[in-house]
Amino acid sequence: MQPRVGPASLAATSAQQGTSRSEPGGTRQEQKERTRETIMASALTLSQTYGFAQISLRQVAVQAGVVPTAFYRHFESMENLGLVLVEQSFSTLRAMIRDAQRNPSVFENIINASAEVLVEAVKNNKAHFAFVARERLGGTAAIRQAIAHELNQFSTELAIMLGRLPHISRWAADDVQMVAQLFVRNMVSKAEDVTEIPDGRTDLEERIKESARREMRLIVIGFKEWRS
Amino acid sequence: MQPRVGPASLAATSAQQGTSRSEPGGTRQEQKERTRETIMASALTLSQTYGFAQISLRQVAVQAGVVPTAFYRHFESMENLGLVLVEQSFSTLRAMIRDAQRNPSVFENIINASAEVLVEAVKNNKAHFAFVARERLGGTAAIRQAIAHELNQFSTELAIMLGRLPHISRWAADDVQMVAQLFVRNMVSKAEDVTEIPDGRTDLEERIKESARREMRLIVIGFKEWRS
DNA sequence: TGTACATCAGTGAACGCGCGTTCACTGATGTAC
DNA sequence: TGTACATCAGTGAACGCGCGTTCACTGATGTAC
Repeated sequence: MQPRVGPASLAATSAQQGTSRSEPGGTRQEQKERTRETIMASALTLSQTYGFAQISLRQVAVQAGVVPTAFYRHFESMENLGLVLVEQSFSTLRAMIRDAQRNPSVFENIINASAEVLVEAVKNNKAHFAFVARERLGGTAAIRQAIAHELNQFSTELAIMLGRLPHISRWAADDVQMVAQLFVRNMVSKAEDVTEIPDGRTDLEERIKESARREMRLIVIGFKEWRS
Repeated sequence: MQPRVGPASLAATSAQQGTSRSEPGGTRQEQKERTRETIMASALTLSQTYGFAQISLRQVAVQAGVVPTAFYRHFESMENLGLVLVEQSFSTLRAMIRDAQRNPSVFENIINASAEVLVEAVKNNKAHFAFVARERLGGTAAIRQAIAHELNQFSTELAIMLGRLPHISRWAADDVQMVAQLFVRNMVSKAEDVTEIPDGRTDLEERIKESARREMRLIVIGFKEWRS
């Protein structure tokens, strides 16, 4: 037995997990972090097929190439791991939004930019978005609550962002909040669609992007018209 | 042992299941049907707390006041029971839509009528709607597929209904389909909201109804404006 | 640089438990005469 | 109406299995001198 020379990542590769880079070295701390990430990736992979609530601690451990008891060196329980995955999924999304905001062209056409960012984000992080979509209503109470909290926060952030736009800055705060909520709901719904399309069907991605644009335009136009 | 004098329904009552009416008599067929319904109601009740995918055949049997093996006299497997529950949930909804269509005032104000029917339907069948909301993305592949199919069918039916309205009859068929899809998505989303509110909070129900109305109006107005 | 000891990520045996499913059964209901 | 037999919804014992969790352990990495 050589428990130190990356047993987790090596075994994970042989169990076609493929996510960890199977590099052997590093400090004890680095190796531990790598195993932790392998466990998280394994849970994400398995939950795509069966749903997070259906997978067992033992299945995750096997997929990560680690003995079941080793799981406890990294997470308190499966529920705890689930909450960490929620956090990770949203921090990925938030990073993309932050990047997008630095690009001034976003302010010229918030609708096209949103559609673009959304579809790209989902494409590059399918597993995370599929996880959120499935567990938002299908997960345990604690996980559903964590996701609801993240979505509320996200919609508040979006409202602030929208409020800075020239056309919208004169709107009432309530109205901006409502538009932000509709946008977030639209995004969640489109994210669900994107996670369901097979790889390589860029035509379908384009159609979803187009209909996300359409519906956001619809919301903004309908809102202006209705209030005027 | 008296396996015949309604053991299922009596035991169910003592296990505070409460759905079956504990009437003992009837033909063998009637008694079997009653047990079947008790099992379905038990599964629905349990799935509200834990999610359908998480509950076991044995838990359902206990809740229904029946021995685990008796389950097989009524359903092939839990998956099979799940599909029957999907069917039941949507047939409830379709019945309400059919009734609503008989009322001519629906055609005068489709938006208010839809909001009303939706919230009433969800209120009276919370368990069914919560089941659909949870399992739509969180369930097994077969159940997700069955729900997607029912929702598509429902949106087609709604498109036909909308197409008969005076204002909309001149629209292109594609546009009517898209509005119907947006309405259905809005309904699913509002149904999720309604299933989450505690009993007796009629004020919250009113608010959801109001925002369903608002959003449907938004869709129709935005659509007209955009196309003109 | 070399040695002796501490740390701790990962191991593997063992546990009790609830699971889905099988099977032969029981006895009230249903039917034929 | 009464009797003899058939049906079949529900029973209960038994099975092998994967589960989460406990525990004492191992041995490579890390640290103090």
